[in-house]
Amino acid sequence: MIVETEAYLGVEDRAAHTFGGRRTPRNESMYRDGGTAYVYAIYGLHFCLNVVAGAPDHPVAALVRALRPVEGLELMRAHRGVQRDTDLCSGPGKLCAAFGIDRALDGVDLVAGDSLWVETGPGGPDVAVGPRVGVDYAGEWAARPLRFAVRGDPNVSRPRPPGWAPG
DNA sequence: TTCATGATTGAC
DNA sequence: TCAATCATGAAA
Repeated sequence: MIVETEAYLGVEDRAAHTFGGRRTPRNESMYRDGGTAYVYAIYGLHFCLNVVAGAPDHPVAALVRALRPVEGLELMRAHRGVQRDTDLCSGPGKLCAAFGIDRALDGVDLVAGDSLWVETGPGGPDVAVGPRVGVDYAGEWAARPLRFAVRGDPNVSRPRPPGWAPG
């Protein structure tokens, strides 16, 4: 269950890979239709998964930052090498490792349900909003409230956004 | 072909 | 707080 996301807003967003209209082999899937997966490698060590959310040639996407593991916990533990449930998918790189997601899944249709897909869930209004993580270089865009996390969920990555703690 | 850097993580 | 580690993209 997706419990944390960040929005990356097209060509104007200085923190986005598509800033300024850049179109490269890496970010090509960002320019595809909504429902497409955008998977990229980062820091030479990890992968991050995005759900493309715009119309074709309008490159906006949601970075999936954390999940609450529901099924396949044993396989996730094997992939991650950790035991605690909240260490399995509590970060964008972690959840890709847990699921075995890499660039081979870049561009797949997340609606069709072939290999990797997203299903609708309960959702709800109990969401904390805050600035995105690791984008300090993005000027005023670094402060924009584009990070969304389920309040009180222990799988939300650190640092927790303001208002995450219930109460 | 070279060089700088990052939508991170984990250890100290 | 800091190093690991390399795909990616821009410059040369």
